[in-house]
Amino acid sequence: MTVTQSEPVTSGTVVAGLPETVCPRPRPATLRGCGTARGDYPRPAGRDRYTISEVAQHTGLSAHTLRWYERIGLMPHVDRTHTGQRRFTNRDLDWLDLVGKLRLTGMPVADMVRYAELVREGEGTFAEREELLTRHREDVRQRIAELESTADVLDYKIGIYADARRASERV
Amino acid sequence: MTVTQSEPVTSGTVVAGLPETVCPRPRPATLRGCGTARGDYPRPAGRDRYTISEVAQHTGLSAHTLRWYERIGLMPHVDRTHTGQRRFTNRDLDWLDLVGKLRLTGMPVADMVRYAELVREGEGTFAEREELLTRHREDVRQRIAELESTADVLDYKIGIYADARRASERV
DNA sequence: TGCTTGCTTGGAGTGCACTCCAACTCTTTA
DNA sequence: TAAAGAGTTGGAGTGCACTCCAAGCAAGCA
Repeated sequence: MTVTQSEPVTSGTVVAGLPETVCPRPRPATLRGCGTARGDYPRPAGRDRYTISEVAQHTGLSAHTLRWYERIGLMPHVDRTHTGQRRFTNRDLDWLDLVGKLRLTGMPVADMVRYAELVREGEGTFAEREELLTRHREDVRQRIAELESTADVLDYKIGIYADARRASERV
Repeated sequence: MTVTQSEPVTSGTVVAGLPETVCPRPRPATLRGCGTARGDYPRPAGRDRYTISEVAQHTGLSAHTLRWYERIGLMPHVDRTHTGQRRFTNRDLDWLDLVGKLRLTGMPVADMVRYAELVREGEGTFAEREELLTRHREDVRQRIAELESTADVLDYKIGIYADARRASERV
């Protein structure tokens, strides 16, 4: 993982053509970590330029997914070296942390892209951002309630099986 | 929605195992049933034979999905009329309640099918059922923790936007 | 008898969120 | 200079959980 520390920052404006896949209806609660191991490696102090594979290590996302995130507009503009390779900053890692959180809560990618757009558009979109997050917060609250009620059902059934097991063990 | 009330009640093969009854306590509004309006219609008293569309109403699942559930082995044996139409029982509705709960928690359909198999196989599978549910219960516990930590992040960011809004309103 | 409604089937299609591929460039190491 | 290795792209493929379709059957009604 050698890192080229100083490079001319030729930021060519690459505007990813949004496919804008709008999700009109609420989603099923299908989540789970999607196979990849969760990263959470500590960030090296004093560093502010990371290759795609370093970021993949950090975040637990694959390099494929990071490129895909950029393509669909889910990343703020990512810096490039003069040869066109991506160099992610600490700010990008912060953003990916947030995205990871939102993803864990089942926010559709389309909504996250919308939020990213609002962030790119600047301070004028604070109100809409607050609204979007508030709406999602309410979703999360509801999901927690759902999960807790299901946990009760599970406890109830597990209890029945455990009782049956203990009864048979006592024989 | 005409209901054929009296039919030859050829309810064969009572599935061995526990009464698959759920709901140790009233559940908090489990809204958002995948696009269709969530059912939760009260069950008519004294009825024990429902058409597929009635069950769809009840559960919020589509008739398509109910047929698909049966095809992949997620339903216990469903009764048929002499002309081959499905007639679901209250026991089936109980089962679908449980399946709905598990689905809301993101249990993969394959795992639910496995559980259904175990139920069909009878009392000898109590231990494995207990294990499966216990494992899933741990998953749910973890998901709740994830959601709560994300909720904290959301509160933090919402707070920032709200502060900005209040500051601009004060001007 | 024809029309409508509701059900049946196997198989194909959809949407989401990745995930991979082929063909290529650039940099580093031997 | 050659090879290895990490990066680039557009586009195709994957897995899950549905979702729909066409074609047909059965019952009720005008």
